[in-house]
Amino acid sequence: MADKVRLRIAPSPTGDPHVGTAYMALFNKAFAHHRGGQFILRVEDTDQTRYNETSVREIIDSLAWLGLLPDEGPGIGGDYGPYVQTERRDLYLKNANELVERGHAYKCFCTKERLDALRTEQAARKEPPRYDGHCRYLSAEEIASNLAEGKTYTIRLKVPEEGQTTFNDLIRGDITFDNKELHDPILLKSDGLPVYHLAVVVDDHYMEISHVVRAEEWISSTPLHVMLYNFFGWDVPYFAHMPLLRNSDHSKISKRKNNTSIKWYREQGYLPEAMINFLALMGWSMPDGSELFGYADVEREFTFERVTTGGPVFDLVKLTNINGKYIRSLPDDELFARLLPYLPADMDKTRAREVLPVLKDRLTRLGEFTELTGFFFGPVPGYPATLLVPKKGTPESTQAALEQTKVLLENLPRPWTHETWESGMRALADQLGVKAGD
RNA sequence: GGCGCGUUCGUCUAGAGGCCUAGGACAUCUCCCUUUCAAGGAGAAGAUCAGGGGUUCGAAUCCCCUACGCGCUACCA
Repeated sequence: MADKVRLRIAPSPTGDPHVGTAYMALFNKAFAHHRGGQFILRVEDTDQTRYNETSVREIIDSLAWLGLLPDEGPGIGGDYGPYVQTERRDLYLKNANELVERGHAYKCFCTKERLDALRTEQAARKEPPRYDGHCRYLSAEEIASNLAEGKTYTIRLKVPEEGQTTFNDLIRGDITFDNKELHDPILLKSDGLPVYHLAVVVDDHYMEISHVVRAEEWISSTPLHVMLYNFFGWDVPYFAHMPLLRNSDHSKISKRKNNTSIKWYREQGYLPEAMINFLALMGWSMPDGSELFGYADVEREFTFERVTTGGPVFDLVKLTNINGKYIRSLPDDELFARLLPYLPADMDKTRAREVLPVLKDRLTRLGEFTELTGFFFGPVPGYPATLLVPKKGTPESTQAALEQTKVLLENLPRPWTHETWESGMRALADQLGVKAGD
């Protein structure tokens, strides 16, 4: 408790900002702040082949939109920078070399071709793919001559052949792996950049991260990280592996089967507070069982004891329901302010504001407003018959109803409210002779 | 294949040995409100707590096995 609490998210900037990142950001920030600590953003861009420049900006924008801005990070500042891994390469190199000097790692001169061949060979023999340790026991002379020849090399961890590694997961309890499952993983690539596993451990140590809270998919590599901490002689942080968000078929949430981009939700007009509320409900619950709550509540109440272990299915229908509740809870003026960015530039904003109270109860996403209110703004062919049109009307009767609605609208007392609208609709129905259920 | 993690209504979950003939929410259905559509209110249906063994006076809750699902198994993260 006396120790400082520092948590981080470490997304890689390889595409649109991902809901999984928002999900992790939520709990990392909430826990960090719950304990009076810091929440850090670090960009894991060591995979240069997948690097995407605008991505970093978009991640930060998305976090800002959700109210999950970090206390430290690229472009934000902090005393533990740089917060982008490619700017920290010397640090990884230095530490990797140190591991080699201390005999916990070694230079591997195997070419990619050899490794590929090895893998196919193993596959052919139905053996599990694993490094065969070819360079693990090279003599000093062999290493020297390889270097003299200018051969490039990677640095691999020299994993103990015996023993087990156990770590405690704040959500799942003790987890144990046999060391021999690890097969000398590469730590430093031949381009001098670290592999994720080296980078996280080094960065988390130098950034003084106290709790590593990340997705379940990292459980398998945690023993490797623990081993690294031990070889470096560093304190091992607490670990907590959150359940993985799932598609409806229970596979790991993916672009193909879900909208994984935070940008998409924003464009559709999901409110950030609805996103937070929904995400918080995935794998966690409030102690009092309430289901409508905000970030402040999560921050106040979050504990790992209340995190569930099963992977929750990301249900857009439920999100939409929650979103509707938040929309309805907003005062009209505020709702309108939020709505503005979603309206077409040429839309009559005064009219839109006038119409808003009527639409409020029907709005499920801000982005829906335009299509739902088309007929308020003029002849809109093909608008959906959601508001006042009989379900079973013919195209002609629908059109007629619309025309008369417009006349009626202008005669309704202003400002329009839900009530004036309802009574107006009743009057209109009378006028048209429309029966309930028609 | 190997290793690991998981498994309560369709979905999100409550539940930490007796309060559980398993509670809530979303979705579904019915009714009320309403001469539209929603919103709101009230109900209904929906889970032999994955299956099987234990432990115990008593198990959704503890232990073991099996099944199934998922994840990892890259010079990706």
